[in-house]
Amino acid sequence: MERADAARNRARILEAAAALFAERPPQDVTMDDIAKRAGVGRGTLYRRYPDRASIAAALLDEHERDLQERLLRGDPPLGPGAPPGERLAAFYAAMVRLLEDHAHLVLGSEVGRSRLETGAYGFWRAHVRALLVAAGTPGRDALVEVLLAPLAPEVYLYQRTTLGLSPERIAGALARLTRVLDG
Amino acid sequence: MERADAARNRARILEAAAALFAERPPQDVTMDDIAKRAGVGRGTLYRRYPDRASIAAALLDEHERDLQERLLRGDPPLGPGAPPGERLAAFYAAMVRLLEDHAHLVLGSEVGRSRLETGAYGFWRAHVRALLVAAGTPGRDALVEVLLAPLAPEVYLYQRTTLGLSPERIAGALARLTRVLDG
DNA sequence: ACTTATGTGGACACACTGTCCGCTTGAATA
DNA sequence: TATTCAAGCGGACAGTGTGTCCACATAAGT
Repeated sequence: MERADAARNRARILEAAAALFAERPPQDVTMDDIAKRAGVGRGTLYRRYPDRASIAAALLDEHERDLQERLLRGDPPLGPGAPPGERLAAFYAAMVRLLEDHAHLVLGSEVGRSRLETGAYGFWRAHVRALLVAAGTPGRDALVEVLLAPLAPEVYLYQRTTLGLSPERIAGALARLTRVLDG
Repeated sequence: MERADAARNRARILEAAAALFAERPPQDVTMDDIAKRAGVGRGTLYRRYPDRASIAAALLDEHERDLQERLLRGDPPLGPGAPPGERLAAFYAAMVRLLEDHAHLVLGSEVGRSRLETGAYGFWRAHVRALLVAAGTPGRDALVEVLLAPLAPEVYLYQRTTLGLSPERIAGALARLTRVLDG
């Protein structure tokens, strides 16, 4: 079981990291910065988190879990019960919401490694693949990645920041992708 | 005009970089490695190329130019003359070809910066946007990024390497995206 | 209070970056 | 061919971030 000082430091680290990720681009946040801000030594930081990505992932975790839960057991059209096309559109809308709130963390969680290799991505992939199966769409395995690619955080941030597009317009464009399911 | 030794070193640098990018992931290739392999000093390297990305971009340049030329003035369906949907499918097929041959360079050219901010990406965006205009598709600006996102090099390499998908299957999945153009 | 193993934190060694500046050399001129 | 000099060269250097290691501190059980 975890010692009291360990728990306290864990909380401090996450709090410090959240603040830093919010105020500048993730690749500019160093492990040293986080340790300093949290008031702990480097060793303490590395004991729990081997790199920035794992800290960002920890921060992102609960939001992703929440969405995952709703995909599995929530009300339609996000949860089971609605036709695959509608479920996919609802998934896109929910992901836009998640990106709008936490795109910087998603970006931070893929510093060093690829987003495609994280556990969360595996979940999204499984979900979308199941929808493709339900819709009877051919070429599933390649299509899954194609449908998920536009949710890359750098694409989202580019659309929002550089292009100045609204979340609604982005969600609308994604909704058009549901056409590849049928026919 | 360029001195003979300068020209010789430029060629050596590009040759060395091409070899190194081919044999390991781009983020593992250091400027020092390239300088060593090319038999030049660090200063010489930095004189021409400020970072790895610009070297990868230089290597990629001629291949991208070739495709750009064919998009503008080549035969249909890649060049002008074919319906937008077919042109988009041809573009996807050509990009799969390019990625198959040079995905590691594309990946290398976005070390540090985003692929979305490179000159080449601007060209692809303009091309796809023109196709959307020709097809009368609404929500163009957001849709352009959505349609280009699956061409991210890390997505392509993930599909090829980890998932073991063939270029044909990937191209097939991309071809399905052309459905978002009409209706 | 005593013990112990878990946790802490900063020093250390290493790697890569980007710059700076004295030396070298290609090529133009006479 | 000898002379000149600016373009080009390359290695040393300072700065920054990473990840590890280990002597010390401290929470929790006896």
